[in-house]
Order: sequence, then C-alpha cells, then structure tokens
Amino acid sequence: MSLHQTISEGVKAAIQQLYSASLESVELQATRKEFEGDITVVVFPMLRVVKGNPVQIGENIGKYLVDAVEEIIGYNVVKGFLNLVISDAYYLHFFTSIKDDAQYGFKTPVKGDKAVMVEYSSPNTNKPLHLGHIRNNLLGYSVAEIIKASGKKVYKTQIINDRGIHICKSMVAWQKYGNGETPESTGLKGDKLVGNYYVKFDQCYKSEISELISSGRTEEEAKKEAPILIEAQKMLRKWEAGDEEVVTLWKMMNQWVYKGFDQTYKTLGVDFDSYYYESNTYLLGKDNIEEGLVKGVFYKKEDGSVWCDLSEEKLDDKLILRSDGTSVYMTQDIGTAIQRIKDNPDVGGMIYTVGNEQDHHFKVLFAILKKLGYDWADNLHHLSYGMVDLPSGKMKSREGTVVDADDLMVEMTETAEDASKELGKLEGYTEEEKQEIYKTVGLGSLKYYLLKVDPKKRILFNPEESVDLKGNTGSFIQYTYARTQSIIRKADFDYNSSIPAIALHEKEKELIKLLELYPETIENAAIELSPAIIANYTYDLVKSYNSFFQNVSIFGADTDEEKHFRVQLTGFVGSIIKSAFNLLGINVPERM
RNA sequence: GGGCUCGUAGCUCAGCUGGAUAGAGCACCUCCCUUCUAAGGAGGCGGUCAUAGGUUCGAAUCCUAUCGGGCUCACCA
Repeated sequence: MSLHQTISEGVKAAIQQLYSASLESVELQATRKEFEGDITVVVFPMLRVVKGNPVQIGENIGKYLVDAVEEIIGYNVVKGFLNLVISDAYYLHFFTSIKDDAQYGFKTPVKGDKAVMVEYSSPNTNKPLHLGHIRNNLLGYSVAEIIKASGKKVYKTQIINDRGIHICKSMVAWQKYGNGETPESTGLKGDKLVGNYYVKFDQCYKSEISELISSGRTEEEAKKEAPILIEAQKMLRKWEAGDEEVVTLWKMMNQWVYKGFDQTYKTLGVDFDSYYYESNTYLLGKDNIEEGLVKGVFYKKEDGSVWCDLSEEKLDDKLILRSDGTSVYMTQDIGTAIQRIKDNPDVGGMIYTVGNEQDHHFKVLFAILKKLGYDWADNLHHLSYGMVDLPSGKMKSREGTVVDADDLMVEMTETAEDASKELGKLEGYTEEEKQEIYKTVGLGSLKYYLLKVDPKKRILFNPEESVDLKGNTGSFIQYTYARTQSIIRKADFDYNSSIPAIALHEKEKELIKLLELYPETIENAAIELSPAIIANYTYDLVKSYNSFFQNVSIFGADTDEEKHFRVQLTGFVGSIIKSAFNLLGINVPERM
C-alpha cells in the first residue's frame, strides 16, 4: 500500500471514529516548502460531511493520525491545511524496497490486455524528412515506449505515401532531366536525389505556366495545360494500368528513397515493426462500403455517391465514395484501419501520430468506425501535435525554409563537439568514443527540446536555444547522469547492501519523494499520450539531485552509513534518469 | 460565417481530477571551483495568469462572452 493510500485510509477512519461520518475521498498534496511537513491533507472538502471549524477538524484528525498511523510522527494545521510529518524510517524503508528493482516503474504486461498499434512518421516518398517529421517520429516512438512501460504490448507502424500524381512528378522530372543519375553515381542519399527531382518538376512546371500565360492563356488554363503536368497525369494512368516500364521506374526510385529514410531513422534512433504502403492500401475500404450500406450507416445519393450521416455526432455528412465510384482519402483510412486489425487480431486500439491540421479528419474517421460497430473503435486516438515554427515563421518547402532532418542532426552533433572541446572534459578518450558522445549529446539536446513541450502546442524552434547546454535541456540532464556514474565508479565499496537507520537530510527526503512519483508519472504519460510529462518529471528529479549533490557531501559524510546511503541514492537516481530518458528515446552517456 | 485549439515573467516553457504567497530555465545582478564533473549550486530582479462577467468557502484551472494567434470546414491526399 502506498503512503497516499495509507493516509487516505487513516483520514477516513478518523472521520468515522471522531464524527461518525464517511468520506468518499481524501484530497492530498505535497506540502509546500514554506511549511513544515511532507504531505498535506486538505480539510475544506470534508466540510460537506462534517460541520465545524476546519482548523479544529484538522487538529483532531492530526492527533488521531499520529496515534494510529506508524509513519506519521507529527502534524500542524494552517488554515484548512493539515500538514503531516512523515518519519525518516518510512523513506528509508521505501527506498530499500525499490533500490534493487531494475524494473521499478515498469509494470509487467497484463495477460489478456489488448495490444496497441502506434502509427507515426507517415512520410511521402518524394520529400526528404524535415524538422516536422522529427517531431512526429520522436513523439510516436516515445509514446510507444511509454505505453510499453505501462504494461501493454505495442506495435509500431508507419504508412508510406508512395503513389499518386505527386509521386509521378519526381519520376517524370528524373526521366526528362536525370541522365540516368543514381544515388551511387551522385553520392547523394536516395531520398535527397528524388527530392531534388520533385523540386525540378515544380520549377519546370512554373516556367511552362508563365510561358503559356504570355502566349495568351489564363492562369487557370495554363495550370491545367502545362505539358509536364500532362505527362505526369499520363504516367499515373500508366502506373495504375500496371505498365511495366513505369512500375519498374517507380520501384527503383522508391528503393532509393527507402534506403535514405532508413539511414535517417537509424540516426534518429526510431524503429518500426511493420510498414503499410498506400500503393497496397489505396483500394481498401471499398468492400466496407457495402457493409455500411447494409447496416444503414451509409446512404447513397441519386448520382451514385455514398455518404455517411454524422448529424448525431454534430459533424457534417461525409462523402465516402465519389459518384464515379472511386474512393477518397477517408475510404482508404477506413479500409486500412480494418485491415490492420485483421492483420493483428491482438490489437485492441490504435494511435495515429498526425499533425493537428487533421484533427477534423480523425474525428470523422473515428465516428464512422464507431458507427460501423467495431469494438476497437472506442480505443482510437489521434496523437495530434502542433507545427514546428521557426523564428522566421512557418516552414515552407516552396520557399526553401524547411529544416532538413539529416542536416539538423549533423549540426547538433557538431555543436555538441564544439562545446565539449571548449570545456575539455573528454581528454584521454579515443576519437571514436568522443564522436559517440558528441552524437549522444547533440541528438539528446534536439530530442529533449522537441519532447519537453506539450504535444498539442506549437513549437517555436529556435536553433540557438535548442543547442543550449544549460538549464532545462537534454544535455544538462545527460550531464547529471554522467556525474552520477562518476560517483558510482569512485565508490569502492559494495553499495548494494542494505541501509541502516540514519537521520535523513532534507535534500535526500525530497529526492526519495520524487522517486516515489515515477511509476505514477509513466502511467500518466501513457494516458495523456504525452512524453512531455516524463521530460518534465526527469528535469525536476535532476534539479533535485543537483541541489543534493551540491549541498550534501557524499564521500565526506560523517559516518560510513551515511556515505553508503548517499552513494546508493545517487546510483538509483542515475538509473531512473536513464530509464526515463529511454522512454523518450534519448541515450545517456556514461561520461561527458 | 460554423467547429476545434492556443493565449501564464522581456524570451522559452511547467502548473495533475479547482486548494495555501502562481513555479522553472534563458537573459540581467550578487556570491560559491586547494574537496565527489562549475554543462553545477545559493540568492536577487521580474506576473492584474489576454479581457470582462459567472459558478463557490476557494479559479491560471470549470462556464459564458469578447479580443488576439493557429488549424479546419473538398466528389485533394
């Protein structure tokens, strides 16, 4: 039983004994620093069942608790707040009970609990990954890890947009201007090479438009009649008809892109269990239309188009099938969702990591799936996140203000290298070891910077701030971890033995209180789908540890017992930092 | 115009289902390296929690309206 539960029970018993009334729940909070005590019981809500002066009631409960509950050794009442003093023995006992638990905070998977599928990344095969994708990938990966830690099986997946007119654009441009270039012949990453041809197409398209306009067409006509666009449309039809030449070209260029993406994912440290390709799924969903019509969820208009009535959900009716019988984006998404559950029958819910510009789309998608009657439709979540803005404004690919993912990761690593060299802390390590640490630190800063903010908020990406090593940053936390490891290396005794009774320093108590909150924090982050909760918790823990580190002498302790305990505490704090950062997908260096 | 969302210190952000005098970091100012990693610590300065009402013992938090930023409302994906 946790301390909170013990106290809650105690307070309920006190009210029962003293006032013969019963409480539904007890409100507890951590005591503010200015007051004496550790845990505070708020008396006000009890006034509904117990009549009287809150201060007097607090006094009575406090007196009762000191007698009845072993862990409570004192109390004081300020206004309607009953502050309870918890014994050192409780904290020591609690710490002893968790310190050897390598799985502390992680629940073992519950048998029978349904698995969760997390979709993230969702790239487009003609554009290299950029800063926005980095936020998406980090969020998706981290949420998947957090849910795993909270005790569920997780499948990570991504759907790749590899078909459609826009894909044909880069293919046409490569055919016309590529001269047979390949990633090997140019030394370019495959996704970059293909991306360049996508840009090339756009340039060519624009110049054709202006030519047409100057020869007397309206802008609208010009946009439709540009020869290169006609060519791309022709190619799409050929692709859909299975034309061998086009399909071969498509496959070749896709392979280049995937190879490039893999490299980026590897550097970023994210991975996937399965891949879905739109070229395979774009026809899905049509079968489900018949099912919807039979169930009366969908209806057909005279022109043959199929719609879903969503007036009950206070949403506009949604088109599911065009009058010409072709499907739309929504149709595909319905089909893909159903297909995924078929592929993985143990999955009971899905999380879609997609930007908030699609909030409406997912609201509609989930509503439709629920109407179709799937039991898993209640467990669908849109992990919606805000855009990443630059100080100069929005990222726009057409204006060339996009921050490329690969470039950014290299820059962050270089900045970490510069800072590290300036401080000169890595002397005596091999060049390889150093490079590894620079990478860990550089990427750690980037990841933490993007994850510490509430997902649903927009992020202002300030390049200078993101590489900052001071304050609430990833590298500050990594630094603290490295320091804990240094302490452990220096401790030449076995710090794993049991802990004797000693008086606790205020800073030690604060640390243990924070450690107590760790499992709850993971649970919360899993429910809220927010890595930011873990990030902020870790920062609090690190701040608290640093304060301890600076104000409490570890090796210069008065007694061996104290030294012993402080080293153990340091070791445990280090292990929590490491596992919390694992949940964020951030590595920690053993030294820096 | 309808819907959703955000607005907290000069800047970037925390603030759990309403609880005590709203917290951190950056920046600025003072101290602390002969002692465990100073990428650190101790402290100072800095707020009408966008605005106006309401709900109650009590509101940054809940409700309503207004202002401001963003997104969205396709037989596009």
